Amino acid sequence: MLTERQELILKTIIMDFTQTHEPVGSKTVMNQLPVKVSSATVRNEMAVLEEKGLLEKTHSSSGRIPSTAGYRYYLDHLINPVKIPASVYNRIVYQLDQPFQQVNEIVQEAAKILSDLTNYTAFAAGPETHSVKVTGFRIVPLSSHQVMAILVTDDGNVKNQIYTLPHHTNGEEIEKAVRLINDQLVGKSLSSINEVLLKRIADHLIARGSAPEILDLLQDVIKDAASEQMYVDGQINLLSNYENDDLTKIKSLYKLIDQNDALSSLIGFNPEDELKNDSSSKVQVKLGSELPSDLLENYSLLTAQYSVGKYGKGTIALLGPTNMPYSQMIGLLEYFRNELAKKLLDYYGRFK
Amino acid sequence: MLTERQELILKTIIMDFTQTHEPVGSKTVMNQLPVKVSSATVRNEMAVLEEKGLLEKTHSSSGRIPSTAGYRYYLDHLINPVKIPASVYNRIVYQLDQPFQQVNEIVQEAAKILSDLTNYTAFAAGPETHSVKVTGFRIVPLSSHQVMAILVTDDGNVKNQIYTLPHHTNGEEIEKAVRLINDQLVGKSLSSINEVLLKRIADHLIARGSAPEILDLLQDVIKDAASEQMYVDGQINLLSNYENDDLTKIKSLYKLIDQNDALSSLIGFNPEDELKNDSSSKVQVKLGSELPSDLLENYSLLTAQYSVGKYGKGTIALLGPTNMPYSQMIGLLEYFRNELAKKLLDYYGRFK
DNA sequence: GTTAGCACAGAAGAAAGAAGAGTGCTAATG
DNA sequence: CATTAGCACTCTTCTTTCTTCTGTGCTAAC
Repeated sequence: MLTERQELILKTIIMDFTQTHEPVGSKTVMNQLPVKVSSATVRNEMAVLEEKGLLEKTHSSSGRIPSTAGYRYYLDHLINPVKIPASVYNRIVYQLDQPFQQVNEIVQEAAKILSDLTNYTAFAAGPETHSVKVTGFRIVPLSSHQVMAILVTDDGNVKNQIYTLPHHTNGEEIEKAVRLINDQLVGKSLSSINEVLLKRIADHLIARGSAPEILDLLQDVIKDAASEQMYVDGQINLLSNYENDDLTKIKSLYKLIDQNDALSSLIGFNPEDELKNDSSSKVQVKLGSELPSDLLENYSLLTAQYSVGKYGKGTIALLGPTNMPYSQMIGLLEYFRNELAKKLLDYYGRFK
Repeated sequence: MLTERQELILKTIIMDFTQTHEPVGSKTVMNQLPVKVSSATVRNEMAVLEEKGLLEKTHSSSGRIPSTAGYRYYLDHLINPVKIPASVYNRIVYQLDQPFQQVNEIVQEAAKILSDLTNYTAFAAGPETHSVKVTGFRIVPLSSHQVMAILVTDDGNVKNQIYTLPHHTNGEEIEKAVRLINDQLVGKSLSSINEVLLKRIADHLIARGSAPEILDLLQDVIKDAASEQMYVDGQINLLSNYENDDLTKIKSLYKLIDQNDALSSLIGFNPEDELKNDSSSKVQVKLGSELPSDLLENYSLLTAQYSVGKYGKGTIALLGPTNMPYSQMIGLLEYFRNELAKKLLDYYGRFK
């Protein structure tokens, strides 16, 4: 248990350290403290906080820096998000006000905006695709050997892929197959399309003498559409931590971040969190040691969910140094997710 | 004019320096020199070479490093490309042996392979699009408000874009317009599609009461298809020069490199070079000061053209530090461009 | 419980010295 | 006359030492 004054001191130290990135001394704390106490008193309290594992020293006679536990305590009990300044507000609104053609374009832009504003690495994933339904599957012949397979879903997203068919497949045959596939798939949600259903379609196709290769195309685009796409931006900002890390480490981090799957598991919906509280309202913070990879030791990950009504929930995230200014970043994320949700609702509204 | 021995010394210094990145002393040169001379003689010769501006010192009593002019002389007169080792050969062949669906996929992979092999930043542009002809333009309705415009060219590349049409446009109307556009465009080369032709199509469309908005879509995809796409990979490797440059400089470089247009002008076909010699056979090297941006002062750009028979010429390029091991890199590029050309010819062959 | 005062620890920076690599010059040599 | 051995000199780099400064912990007084 901490006394009120101890909490105040911890908070002051964290606020100062996340701004200056220098160990904070008792005198500095004294000056920033709203209560009037001497530096000696502050020193005594700091010793207590260190005893409890919330503060650390870089050497025996240095100022204090927060420990992981210190950050944790701060984040769980003391933080109050800072309201973002008007200039930032304007930039967000301005940058989201573009003629987007697809949901994913908006999500991608969201990651870009976030990383631009924060100078950290930003992530954005679109609303969950669980309930998204297929509105149509097309195969368009492009040339004698090439076709394009297109899958359209009711959230306005479009996935397409180009294929080279081995032997000259009959145009009518393709059309017949596509019609059959549409009969089976339109209106079905992406998550409900499983192997059983695909097998049934395959049987149908074979029964009617259609080319079963088409099923491969179908499977590919469905897989593409169903996989939660995570957009990343601002990888370059990982460099700001270059002093701590060496080049090989930064390169490994880049690779880690470019693997979509590694990330999704990192950021993706954590079922536990989901249950603990109706989380979508809180920005979650994971600190270095709480993250799955050793590479992320000195980093910290903020994730926030945004809710687009019946279109499901999406996630935005920020990866920055452990000593980032949390109150500002959380304030930004809380604000930003609402704007993003608004924009997406607005977008979906056009299809009504 | 340099004597044979001076050339030998210059070459030795450059070979050594591009390996170790340390100034080279007279004793080191002596040991590596095939002729037997004393270090004092080497020192005398080095003084001459410095006099001529081909060598430099980092301080009054250090070993020598090549000057830009020194590199230039080496590249123009002394270099002999090194044959690449079998392991590299195998990696190239292996990585190019994938089921690509489009020319651009191959080109993109080429950039990736090059940067992987060299640990530098690599660029690749596909064969020139000047002579590429339109084989078809499609508009596929996706949903009540969305359409996809597709442009197919006879090199097997496909460009597509999604649009949200403002008011519900009639399906038949679209088909009519598309048919008309195809009548005008199929068989035309991309470079021949100019404003005059587009204006004529617009007039036709209006005359027949078709929606002129479709022209916008058409223009967009044509612009997309006609612009020479340059693929970049290995930007992260710019970091290796981090010691010299500071973070802001690296960030600026990133931005520079991500601008397609800035790059194209950097790397794109230089008409002069084109005339000077039937260049396509030589790897061109541009050294720091010869490059258009101050940011690239300590870098050097190798460009090589590859020829895919009647399908035109493409370009691959490498951006690395000025002190890179040129003979190896040029050897690699010379080899790689042939493999790439082979692969592309192979690909085109499938459409015969 | 709080505070002033003071001795002490460690970092950071400046100054000074030592070692090493490499040069340029001179004088000797075939 | 080109080549070479020899040597003084220059500059970098690495240590070492000294100084300054920030900030702590402890003690004693309020």
